[in-house]
Amino acid sequence: MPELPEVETVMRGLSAVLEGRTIRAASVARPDLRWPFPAGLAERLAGARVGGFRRRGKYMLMRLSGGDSVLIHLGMSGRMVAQPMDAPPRDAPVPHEHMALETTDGVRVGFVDPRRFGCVDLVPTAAEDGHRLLAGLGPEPLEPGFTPSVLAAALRGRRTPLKAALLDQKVVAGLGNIYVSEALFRARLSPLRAASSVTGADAERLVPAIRAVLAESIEAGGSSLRDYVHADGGIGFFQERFKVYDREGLPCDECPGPPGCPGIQRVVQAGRASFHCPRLQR
DNA sequence: CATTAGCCCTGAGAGC
DNA sequence: TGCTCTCAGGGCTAAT
Repeated sequence: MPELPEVETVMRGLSAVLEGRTIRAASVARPDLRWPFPAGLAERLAGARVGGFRRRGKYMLMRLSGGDSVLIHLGMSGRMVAQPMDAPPRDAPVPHEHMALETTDGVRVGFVDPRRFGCVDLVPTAAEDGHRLLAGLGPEPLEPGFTPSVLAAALRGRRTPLKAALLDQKVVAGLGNIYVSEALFRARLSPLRAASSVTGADAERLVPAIRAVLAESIEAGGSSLRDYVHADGGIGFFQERFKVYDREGLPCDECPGPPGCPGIQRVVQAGRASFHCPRLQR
């Protein structure tokens, strides 16, 4: 589900209610999600003070006093639900809530993930980037190290379609199916192109397009389609600004007319839907 | 090494 | 209304 802007937004929401607070208690409701929960997770959380948060690609890291960081991935359907503990009591357990913690100042945060594609792990804070799930990630698209030449180098020699290459977290960290389509539209590049053909001026357009679409989405609170909500239950609004994603057959609003846009096309690449304007994107 | 297919799950929506 | 089918924002692993 969540791509970089959604993870960033959730993380900011968690930071607001957890940073500097002390965890009074934690509970784990099942042994595993994608992988087993780390041994002693609830015990390691209990009593710890929450330091800062950090995002790496689609992963969140919550630093604890004591030297551990909690690594969280929301998978496709994961959400973090923060509520005051004096909220009206529920008459039934929250469905698919697999983990929860409570702070000493009365906030309860649950990790809810129906599809269970998410994961939670512990990693020493001093060695976060060495974790097996983070070690291979490509550059952060919103940081200065993500430059046209870095991107072109990552795409060099790859005969796979550009769309599939940008979904590869080793090329750039944090893009998913929505934002790849949207960034390619902004850069006027076809998702069908060979990745290796993106050099020079194409890469010079693609990097700022990726940056802009991610930054604008964060600004809008992310995109709320099926499952995604903020930690406080609020929703994002960037879906209202999609130019191509899930708009098959509709005209794009940037083709010059008349006659205007021939219609946004949906194609399946590597098992995932891609959306593009065949006239503007080459 | 690069690339693809299969798979892990549940739920929402479409079509009948 | 209720059934069945398809698809969904991800990413690992095994096979090619």
